[in-house]
Amino acid sequence: MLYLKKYFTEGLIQFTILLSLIGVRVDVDTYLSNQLPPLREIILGPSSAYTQTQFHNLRNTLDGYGIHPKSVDLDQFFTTRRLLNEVRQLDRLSVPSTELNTWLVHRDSETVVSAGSQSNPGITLDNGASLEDINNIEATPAMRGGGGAPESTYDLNAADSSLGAVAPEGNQEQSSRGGNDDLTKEDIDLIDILWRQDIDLGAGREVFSYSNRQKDTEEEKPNTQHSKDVSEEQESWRNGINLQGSQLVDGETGESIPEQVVLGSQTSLSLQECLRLLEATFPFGEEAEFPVPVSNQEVSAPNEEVPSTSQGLPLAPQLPAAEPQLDLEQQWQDIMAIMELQAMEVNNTSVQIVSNTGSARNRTAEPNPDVSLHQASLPSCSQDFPQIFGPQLESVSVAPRTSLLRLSSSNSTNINSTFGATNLTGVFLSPVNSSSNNITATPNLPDPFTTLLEESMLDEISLLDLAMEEGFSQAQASQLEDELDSDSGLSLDSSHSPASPSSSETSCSSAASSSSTSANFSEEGAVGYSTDSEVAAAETEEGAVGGYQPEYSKLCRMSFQDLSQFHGLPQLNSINHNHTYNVPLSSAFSEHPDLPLSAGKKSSRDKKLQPSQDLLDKHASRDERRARAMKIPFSNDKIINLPVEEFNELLAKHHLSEAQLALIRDIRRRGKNKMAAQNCRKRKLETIINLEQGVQNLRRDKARLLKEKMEFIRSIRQLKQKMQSLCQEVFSQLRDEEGRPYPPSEYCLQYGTDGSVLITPRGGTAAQQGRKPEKKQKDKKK
DNA sequence: TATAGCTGTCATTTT
DNA sequence: GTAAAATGACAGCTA
Repeated sequence: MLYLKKYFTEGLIQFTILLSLIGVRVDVDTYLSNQLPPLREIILGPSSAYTQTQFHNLRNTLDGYGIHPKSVDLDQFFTTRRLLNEVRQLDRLSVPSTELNTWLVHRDSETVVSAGSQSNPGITLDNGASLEDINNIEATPAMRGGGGAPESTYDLNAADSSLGAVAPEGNQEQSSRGGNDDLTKEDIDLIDILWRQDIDLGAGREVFSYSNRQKDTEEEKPNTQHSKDVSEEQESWRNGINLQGSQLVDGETGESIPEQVVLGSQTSLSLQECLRLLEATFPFGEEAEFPVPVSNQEVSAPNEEVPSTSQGLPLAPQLPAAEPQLDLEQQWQDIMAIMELQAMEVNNTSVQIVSNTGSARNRTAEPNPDVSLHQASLPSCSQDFPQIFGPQLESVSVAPRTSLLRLSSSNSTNINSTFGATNLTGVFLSPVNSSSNNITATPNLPDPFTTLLEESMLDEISLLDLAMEEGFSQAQASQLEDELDSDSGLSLDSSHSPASPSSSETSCSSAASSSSTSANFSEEGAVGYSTDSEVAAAETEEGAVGGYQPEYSKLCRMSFQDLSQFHGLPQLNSINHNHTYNVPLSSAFSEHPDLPLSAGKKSSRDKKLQPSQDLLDKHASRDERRARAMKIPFSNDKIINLPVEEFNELLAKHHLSEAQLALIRDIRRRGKNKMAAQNCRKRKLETIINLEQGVQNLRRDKARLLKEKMEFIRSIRQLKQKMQSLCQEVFSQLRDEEGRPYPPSEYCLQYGTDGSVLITPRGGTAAQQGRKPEKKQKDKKK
């Protein structure tokens, strides 16, 4: 828990500081609504962010340039990595341990001892203690209750009470505030000092309605120091950053921060010590009053509607996984990148993912799913967003978030295996679950974002399923494409000349001898009637009869376009036809009838010569038979494939009748058209295959984009959680002059462009008034 | 026998 | 304008 508290607080601080440094007034409402429309879309607008088009737009917008279609993968990949790294760096900023340790020394003397953390009497926070060491230490009960047990990792009661003095029930107020009720005069003075700083910044003193100011003289001291020159102020900004971080970390870990120490139950420190602490903590003066850069009025509107805010810190339970989460997140990012690359290579990975997604989906329905890392990545923008500043909504969101986290486990199973025994579920969800358990009024509200996200994931899963079902890897597709390209269309090999089919047909037809064939000729009436004797004579003349076998018909039809190329396409497996595209086999012996055939075939022919001839005639093309019947002196191969000039010369050489010439021209026309049809069909097939591959590529791209989208959403959600946690911490530690907490439902933090953080009433105009803090309704006590 | 797929062919369009 | 190529449509054949 301490982990996560520190993690989120630091991240939130760093994030806000970063925004401030770049000159962005951290009005989160404005920021989310105006500054980064894409982020806003992701956070606020599932309707827009979850449309594929919008996501592309998001990506393009983030890139700042249009994506060329041909460079989508690389461009997108690098862009995504860059953006993710940038986002990661936001929470990579570390608070210098020295600063923190220095502060912890103070705390050690104050809180650990005086606050009565009896549970850990032996714990000492020396300078050598690291953050994690501190985090491992159970916090003082006064601040956070028992931090050990997961169920009570965060003392929600205490948290609620500390923050939730505004709760209408107000039952917890007494118990929570504990020592805060014991505000001493010094405490009030210190508050006065703090507010005095705001006054110096321009806030009217009348704004502060508290009455017990009695030590104005002591106020001058910090004011004098804080009213240094501007350059020093800028320098103090850095110190402020560090000290803020240290301070907040301290507060997050449960140890008291200066205000808390002084204003709360601390009586062991003198006012001088408190002032010294303040100086050390807020060296930059007025801006340091509320170092937590959180502000939101719009989001907190629900708080006003529901005054009975749950002031607990539901996010805090997630803190124990902070450090591990960072590492695991990094690993996850790396693995995601690897998976992306793998997905671009082979579908095996996708298949594995699919199988895993199935199990993950099953696990989603389990009451205690073994949630993996990716599950934790699923955010609920529509719900998380109000969570940031709507404390009462946190309780509402906890359970949905848990369910959300389970949703995105699609790709995580193998990741879990990668991480070995690391139970990411426990890392992410256990605290959340514990938190949700503590929060009673936590209905599982339907989350539209969850629904959309689930749909997206299911869509992705379905896509992966489809990819798996297709069993068509990209490598195979590429290979196939290459092969098809090399063999496609008109670029026919000379050895496989288009003349071949004709020659084969010619040779085949040379064996044809049957009256039926002659009758067939007569039926067509193309070239007149031919008797059997004529056909036989023609066969003898052409000499193409020899060696023909019935099997040859099939051999002739064996296309050099090896369909084995399509074995990778299951949808084509059923196609076992032998397309006689440009088969050259027959030309060899059609032009050279003396060529011997295989012995087996020869014996077969000797055995059944007449039936062979019938079959030969049967398989011979009509044009071949007609040519033989018409005693065409050259093969159909020549007729079809000779160039026009040579073809005309060939015709000129021979004295041919008109019938013969007509037949020859018809043979040429039909033969060319036949090849053209074959090529056309082949092109069609190629086109279909290419389209299928394109669809597959698009599916992969979509799956990859969905993964990237998940990463973005997760990053945003983490940042929101950090901000939320930090905001809660701030409000839990803020006290008015009377020691009463500021109800987050009534106040919000306003972050100025100069880095100042002000607390302003919700709905007030303090945001437009700059740094002048307004403290209204401080007396309101619920 | 019905059906799907392949193949050849024709008519037409495109190059 | 012609030849070649491409393509849609149709019919025949085969499994």
